[in-house]
Amino acid sequence: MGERSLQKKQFILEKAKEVFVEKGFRSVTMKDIVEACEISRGGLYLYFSSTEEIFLEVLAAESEEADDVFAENVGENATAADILAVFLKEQKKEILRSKKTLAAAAYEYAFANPKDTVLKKRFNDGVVMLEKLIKMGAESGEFYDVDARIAAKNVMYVLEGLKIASVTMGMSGETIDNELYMIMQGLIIEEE
Amino acid sequence: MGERSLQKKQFILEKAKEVFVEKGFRSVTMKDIVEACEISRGGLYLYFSSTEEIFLEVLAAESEEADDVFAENVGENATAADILAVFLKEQKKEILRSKKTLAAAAYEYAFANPKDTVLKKRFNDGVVMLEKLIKMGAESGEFYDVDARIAAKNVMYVLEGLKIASVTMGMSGETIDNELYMIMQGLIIEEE
Amino acid sequence: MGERSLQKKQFILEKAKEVFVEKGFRSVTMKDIVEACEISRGGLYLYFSSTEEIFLEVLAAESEEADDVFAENVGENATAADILAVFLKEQKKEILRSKKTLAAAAYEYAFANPKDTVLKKRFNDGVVMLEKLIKMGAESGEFYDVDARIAAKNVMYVLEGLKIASVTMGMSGETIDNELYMIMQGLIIEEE
Amino acid sequence: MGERSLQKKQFILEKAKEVFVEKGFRSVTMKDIVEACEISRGGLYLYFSSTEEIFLEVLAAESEEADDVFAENVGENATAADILAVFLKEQKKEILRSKKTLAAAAYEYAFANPKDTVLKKRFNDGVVMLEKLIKMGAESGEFYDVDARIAAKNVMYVLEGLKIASVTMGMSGETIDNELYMIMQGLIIEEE
DNA sequence: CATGAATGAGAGTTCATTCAT
DNA sequence: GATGAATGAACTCTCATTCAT
Repeated sequence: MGERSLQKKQFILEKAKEVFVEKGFRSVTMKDIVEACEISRGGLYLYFSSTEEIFLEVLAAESEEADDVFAENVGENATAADILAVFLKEQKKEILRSKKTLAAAAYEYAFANPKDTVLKKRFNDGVVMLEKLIKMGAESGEFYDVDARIAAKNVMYVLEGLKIASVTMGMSGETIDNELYMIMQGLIIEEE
Repeated sequence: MGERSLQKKQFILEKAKEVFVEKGFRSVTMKDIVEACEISRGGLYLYFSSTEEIFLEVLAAESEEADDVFAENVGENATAADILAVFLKEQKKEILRSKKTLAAAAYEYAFANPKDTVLKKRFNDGVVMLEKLIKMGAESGEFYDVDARIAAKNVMYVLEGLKIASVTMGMSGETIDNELYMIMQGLIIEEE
Repeated sequence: MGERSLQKKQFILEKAKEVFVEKGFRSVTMKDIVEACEISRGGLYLYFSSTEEIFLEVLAAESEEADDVFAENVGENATAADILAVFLKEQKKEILRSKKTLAAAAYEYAFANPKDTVLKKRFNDGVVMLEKLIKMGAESGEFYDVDARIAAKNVMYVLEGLKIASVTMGMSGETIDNELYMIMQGLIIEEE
Repeated sequence: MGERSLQKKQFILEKAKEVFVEKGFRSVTMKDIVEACEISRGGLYLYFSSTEEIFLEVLAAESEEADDVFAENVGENATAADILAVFLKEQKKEILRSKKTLAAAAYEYAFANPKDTVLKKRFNDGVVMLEKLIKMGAESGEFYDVDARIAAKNVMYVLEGLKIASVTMGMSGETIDNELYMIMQGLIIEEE
């Protein structure tokens, strides 16, 4: 595929993402995507051969973006507490945006493809990152000296709980703040 | 419908539950259920007119069962800590069984029916119950004196996180134990 | 079938007639009639085995009634002009009632059963009757001396036209009056 | 849809017309039309989405044709009597062809769709045309000086009567001639 | 006689996927 | 590369008809 078709592929992925955000994963048909892109049925098949294939690429593109955003917001001399704050703030944003997010589609995809490890990988990446952070914080005296792995997992589970709850039953900013405050309270040593 | 058909309705619900456990919610067709029950196409329509209708009845039956089990396991003179332990133990069981559970189907149903409040109701019921329990424990001096509502919600979010994580990426008993231990540690005052 | 079942048969025919009036012929199902009668599916089959069979009996009962009404309204010493007036008045009534009548259903039946001669018989009965009447009138000097058969047919065709027009596009009493007046004008010799 | 599909649409309409002529309106299924056209089930849905939609297009095409035929047969210097003769001749042809005509289907359609005014429009168009014609004839001294509207309606009702009678019970050319003769006799002043 | 649960054929409709242009 | 008409499989749903009770 030449450069021109790479553009088209990007275009399809963008439009497809809108469809997945709108309709989730399972109920999206090739027809939906064809219509969203205003291309021909056969045309779509030149680039992708199933909604699953498209979805996975959409998801991958999404992950990259998220990493970029995170990197942007972490300054050079950031402390562990700063980084944690940035991380949680990003999470809060995403949770609040859940109606405009791939979250529901991603869960649906995971249900339909129990063997696939995309979500697991994301989760583990989060755990690893937080584990490092917590160790960092402990060393610098900012955080309590807890089992970093277990604490990291706990944070991730709470976040998962908030995400799924947000998608399935909605959620207020205040509720999220309460939960994130509890997380920080459990990690950061408060100054007197 | 006479007695005979009530039995058949139960039978259909049982078989349908197996199908929902196996395939989730969205991908289940009336045909799937017809085949699982080994009845005729038209026969199923005598009892139910959509997979959604069937699913909601399966879910309702499920809830009743869960309540019964909980009631059975709470003795007369149980302390707040005892009841919390029973509750968390039941939750652990359910999380571990998640592959044989309606959890995934229920989430899929919620995605497909954002207006429906079945999951929300379940969640709120849990919050209310835990809130009472935490107040009880605080009064009896067993639990820390925290904001009961916020604490109850926190427990529920962690549990939601564990459930969805279990469904989408599997989970070991040990991991659950760690999380439940953290929950209990955050509530119960340890004796020295 | 004993007396009791004869009553039931009558009951079914009455209810079925309502259904045919309401829905025409083709779209009426055995289920519709079962529901209108509030009897069991199998029960209906004890008396009739198809909507067609039921419809034909409904139609036959209808014809008898119409004859009775006509006989009632024709006095002993009636002149030809009197009888014609009574006949046309009855026709007008029926045309105006067309929305509450079997007319549409009868036409639908005729379309679906081109071999059946029910409608033809009715038409011919009308022709024969009118023919006699016109001859009577001619002999008594009330009517013009025309070809009685042709004149009778003409009257019947106009009436058919009014009926079908009434069913398919509605019709005012005035319009009917105009037509009936033209019929009478064409037959009855006006006194100066 | 490009040019190629326009041809196919025409083809479907032609075949569908045969089906409607053969089976009427209500009993025609999408499957019937699919089979008559020898195309795939889904293929038909690319062009039409219900038998009703198809039928209405068939009917519309039919009307255009009829208008064309009428225009062709009316010469430049035609008198009112000439035009009336052409009109009645066309009507006779159509009535005689009734077994190969959409008439029955059109009536069935009208029964099934009481709100629809297709038949009414056709009837009114006829009335308007005849009204003009009768006025023309009266002015030129060819026709009697009657109430043109009432006379026009009368002609149309007789024609309706002939049509429905032809469809439901068959009709000979002679019978039609008698009726048409009576119509002409009622309008045209005979030379002595 | 009467019931109504059960069956299965058949109509409607939608899409993934292909293929001639 | 790109198109979009065409196909056919799969689902949904409704009834006529039967039959055990």
